[in-house]
Amino acid sequence: MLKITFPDQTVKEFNEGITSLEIAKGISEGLARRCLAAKINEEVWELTRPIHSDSTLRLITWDDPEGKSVFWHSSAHLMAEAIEALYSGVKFGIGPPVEWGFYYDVDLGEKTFSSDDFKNVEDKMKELAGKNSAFIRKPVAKKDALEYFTEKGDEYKLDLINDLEDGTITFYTQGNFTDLCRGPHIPNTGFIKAVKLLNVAGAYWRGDEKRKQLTRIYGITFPKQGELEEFLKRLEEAKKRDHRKLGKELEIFHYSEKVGMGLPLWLPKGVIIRERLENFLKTEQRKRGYTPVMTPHIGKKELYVTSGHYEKYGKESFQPIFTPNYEEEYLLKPMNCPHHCEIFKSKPHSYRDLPVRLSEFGTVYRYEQSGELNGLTRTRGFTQDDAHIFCREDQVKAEFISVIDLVMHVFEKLGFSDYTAQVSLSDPKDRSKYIGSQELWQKAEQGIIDATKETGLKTVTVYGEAAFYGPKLDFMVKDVIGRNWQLGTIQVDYNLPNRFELEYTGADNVKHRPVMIHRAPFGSMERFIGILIEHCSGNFPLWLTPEPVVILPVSEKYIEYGKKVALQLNENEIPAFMDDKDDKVGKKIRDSELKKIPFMLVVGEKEEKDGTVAVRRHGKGDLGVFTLGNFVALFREEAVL
RNA sequence: GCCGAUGUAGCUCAGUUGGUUAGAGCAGCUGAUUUGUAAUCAGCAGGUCGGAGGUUCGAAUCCAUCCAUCGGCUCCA
Repeated sequence: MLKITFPDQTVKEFNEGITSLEIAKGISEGLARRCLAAKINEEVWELTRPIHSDSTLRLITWDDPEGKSVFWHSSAHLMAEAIEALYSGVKFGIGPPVEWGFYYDVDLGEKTFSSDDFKNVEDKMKELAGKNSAFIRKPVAKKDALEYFTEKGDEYKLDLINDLEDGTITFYTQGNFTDLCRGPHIPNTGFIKAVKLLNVAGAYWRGDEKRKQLTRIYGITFPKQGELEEFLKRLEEAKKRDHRKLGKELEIFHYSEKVGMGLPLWLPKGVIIRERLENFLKTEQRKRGYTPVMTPHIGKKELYVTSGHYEKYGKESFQPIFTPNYEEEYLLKPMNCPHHCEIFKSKPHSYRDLPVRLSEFGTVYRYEQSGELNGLTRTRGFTQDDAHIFCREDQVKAEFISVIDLVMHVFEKLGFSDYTAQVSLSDPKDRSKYIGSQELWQKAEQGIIDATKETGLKTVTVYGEAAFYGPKLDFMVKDVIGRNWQLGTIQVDYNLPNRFELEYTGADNVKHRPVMIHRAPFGSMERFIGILIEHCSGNFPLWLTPEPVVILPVSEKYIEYGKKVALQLNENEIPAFMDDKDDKVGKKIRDSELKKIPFMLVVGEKEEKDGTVAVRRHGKGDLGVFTLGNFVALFREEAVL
């Protein structure tokens, strides 16, 4: 007999070798039908795997994230089975579940796979799913595993098996398809009722640019057709919020092939948003002891040779600009920090001066790979809300706390609550790639960890993700199609102070090297605004909205009164303009709604007579008649930061 | 940069197996209308069909190439 502990802590006894499926059936048939897997001692197992020791058990259904993972992982196998059945000589790489669905990397030989082939594969998958083939787990010896895939001629699986330890290898078979797999899987393919392939892409084997590129096929499946439809509907909705679409519609930015790819042109309304964000941050930074500086867009090549950026990125970047004096070379600045280091060096510093916090909205240029460019989220010219803090080692933690506080404040004011804060630390196994003494790193990493604790920031810690020059803390936010982007960033740097030989005089009258902290709450104005557009679907917080109020005269006769209203609002620092086109109000309202203008003020005979406005709110409709004073109050109440 | 897809008017799209002067709606302009909470009517104008080539009697349509965009991969100081 063995003891099984359930999530509610009740313990029951079962015969040795019982499966989770049998236990589920014992509870209820309905539950057993919904179960996809079971969590045995915190490890996900398939339902049919016999249990041989005392264990905790949690049954997993579609409603659990683990359930979806198992479901989609099994779906990847189903897709592989379908592809193998349709196209001969296919070799398989890896086929994991992802956040929404799954993919499989396949080598189709000469065949090119495109979205035209989706239907074929989908139909085959549905056909095979209908066979209700069980997923059968089978442990195999490494020797046998190698033999199987040698015979099949699949070098990718052999590559994978070679990295595995004998005794840990399992195969899974469903129908005619056998795959190397850790598992677990759903009981049988019949659970998969709805199938949709999403896209194809090239993907290098093992993510290595030098190896062969395989075809990555993305798909998603559901246990019910209705859920697939809901998913596709949500995808459609998300596309409507895409900042590239809204950026065009709301006239925020524009790209011109003539100007160059990745070089956004900011339109008047975009500039209003951007300037307001800049002013907001400038005010916050003034409160927190930052000193604004300004530096030019180019700098001598030697500057970046000193900083080390030229050596690391020179070849893949914009090439130098030459002057009439042949030997002089200048580079478009890829970073602001070298310039700021020179500002720090412009005068001697005492330990009493520190920290020195130099801030600049600095525009930088980086030659990003063409395939990486994306709307405002990845550009070749962008403006960082940059600052560099030069401080003593003992000040690192306090400065970190202050910066975290600033970033959190900024995010909160802009309604970003759904972000991930990622602490990137050094790889404890390989210290060779990092610059700076281990002692310094330890202090800095501990400082970051303590700082996040003290500020109550919830973080994810990743080892080995630190920059070569120091550990960092990044704030990541997802875009509308689920891609993660780094917005705010805080990075400790031991490299540049050395390279630029920065120093200050300590209390001991000896020269010391300061520590440098790079930080940018928005990250880049371009990317931040891009994500912000998606986040609010183009309905910006009122204080950021370029055109918050439009006055809509019912006819030409009331244009004069409309002008008066606009003037009075402007005097109250409320930007308002009038739609004086020769259209009916219905049309003007429609236009204004599509432009997502928050407040529409309809003025006609009644309003002119009473000195009022009829207020309509975007997305909400008619709010009724307001005196001008009341409207100003209503507006101000919402527009406060 | 790599793999796949896409590119027709300012925007959203149509254009049959290659066949005369390439279509529509919205936006724009002109005129009529003077309008009360999501599209008033009419007229006009707008395109070397992403670029430069090739095949053909004939190309938006077929081919190769380049550019840009989209989805990934790789990269991201």
